[in-house]
Amino acid sequence: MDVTWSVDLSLDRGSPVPLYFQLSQQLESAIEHGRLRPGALLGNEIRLAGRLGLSRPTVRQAIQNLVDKGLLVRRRGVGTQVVHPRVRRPSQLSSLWDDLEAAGRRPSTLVRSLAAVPAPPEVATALGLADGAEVLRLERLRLADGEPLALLLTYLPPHGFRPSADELETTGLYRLLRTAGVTPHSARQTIGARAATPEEATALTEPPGAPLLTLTRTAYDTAGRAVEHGTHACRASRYSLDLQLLLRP
Amino acid sequence: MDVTWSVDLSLDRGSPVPLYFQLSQQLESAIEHGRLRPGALLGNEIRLAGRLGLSRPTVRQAIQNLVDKGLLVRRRGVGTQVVHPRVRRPSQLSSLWDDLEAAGRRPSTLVRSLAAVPAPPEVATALGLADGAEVLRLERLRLADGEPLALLLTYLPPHGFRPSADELETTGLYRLLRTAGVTPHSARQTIGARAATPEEATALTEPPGAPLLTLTRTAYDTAGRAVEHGTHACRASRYSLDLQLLLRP
DNA sequence: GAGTGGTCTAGACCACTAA
DNA sequence: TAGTGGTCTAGACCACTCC
Repeated sequence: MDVTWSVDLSLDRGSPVPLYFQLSQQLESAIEHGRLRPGALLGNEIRLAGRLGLSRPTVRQAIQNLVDKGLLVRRRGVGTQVVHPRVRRPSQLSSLWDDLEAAGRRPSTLVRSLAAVPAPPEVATALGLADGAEVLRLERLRLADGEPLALLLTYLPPHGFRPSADELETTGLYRLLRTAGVTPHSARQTIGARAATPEEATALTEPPGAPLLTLTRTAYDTAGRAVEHGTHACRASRYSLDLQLLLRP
Repeated sequence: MDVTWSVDLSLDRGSPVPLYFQLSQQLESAIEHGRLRPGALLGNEIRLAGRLGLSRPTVRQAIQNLVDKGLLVRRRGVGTQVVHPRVRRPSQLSSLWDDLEAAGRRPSTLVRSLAAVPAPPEVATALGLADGAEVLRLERLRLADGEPLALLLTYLPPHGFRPSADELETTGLYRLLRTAGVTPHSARQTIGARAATPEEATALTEPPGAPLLTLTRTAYDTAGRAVEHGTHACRASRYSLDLQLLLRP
């Protein structure tokens, strides 16, 4: 049973937005708003293409898009089906700042220190620099709705880019890096836990020895240059990480 | 400068393996083995297609594959470039069992309890069952090289599938589920930290109050039925989670 | 046997980048 | 201006699933 007949799909060939993307967005919105119900069969790619005046590859590209997002499943000999909506949300582990904003909480940042220092050995290794090379050391306290959430210790290699404390308190670091022409491509992240040191406990208003969730991340650009290395120490009592996984066999 | 000329790319049209996949694998292996160096330009999709006797869309599909894996970057007007190899490894967060095996450690499992019980409220909610519905409760101790690593508490809805303690001690749970025809499609996971309870501390040979890394996961099939819900409590001193992220703007 | 997605071809025009 | 990837077309045959 073909369900897409009941959905209003309209394409604008004059738009600079690619046709496959327009279709992909409209299908996604239809799923999101329940106009395409979970389990519904999308029906024949070829008929769909014919109805929309598109070629089949274009329609396939749109569908593949949503399959990659986990909204649709294709089964050969059966059809394309809407996945049950139990699972949604960005599957990305984006920046802490953006996560908080998206969650409707009011993030803020306090810059505790910002200085050029010689890189400690472990940092030099992570950034691919010579031992003791000069790096920018940045220590921030991240708050949500005025309540301390995490201590962020960040090291930046010399980009020629030197953010001010002011900028750092009004925007996320990644956004600043991007506007400075530094675009991270991939990152390696280690998630662990440990007990808070006395200093950390004080800064985070936790009892000494409280469990912290730690995220240590190194980000790279496409040339393989390290762009950032840092550790987030989060109050486990106030913060947890939500991940969405697609399990592909 | 086109680098692919120096790489031996041979396709077998008689093979059941799709051509785009053959090409994709050979390029990946060439990158992995350094025959295609980081930063190298792959050069013109059309010439590459011509040389291999393929059509351009087929070549594009192969390349897109590697772009999605983060091994290549495309830039319009410039070309397709090999990303620096700083970052590799499966970007999936797979099963704990497989992760350990891949890391060359010897995983083992001790089943501490396995019984049908009425679902606690929180579990019933997560699994989408009525309060008090019967579920399979499974408590395991995961070890690596004989050393306790994590306590795994798992709840399974009634699949008609009832694993034996024996099977559970020799294989990972997900592998068992799959052979029973239950195929997870996506999962939602929450990562946090907390202090160990006295019982947990004993089982994990940690001091009481030691920090634990906790992973709470609910997995769903394509129909949106919950397939599994459970919590892993890992010794933070012995275990951390490695993630590989691709940052797409 | 009928219907589905999976793969593949041989073209075309456009937008962007760099020299 | 020349070269690149981005998008799009109109077909084709195959493998698989279900009836």
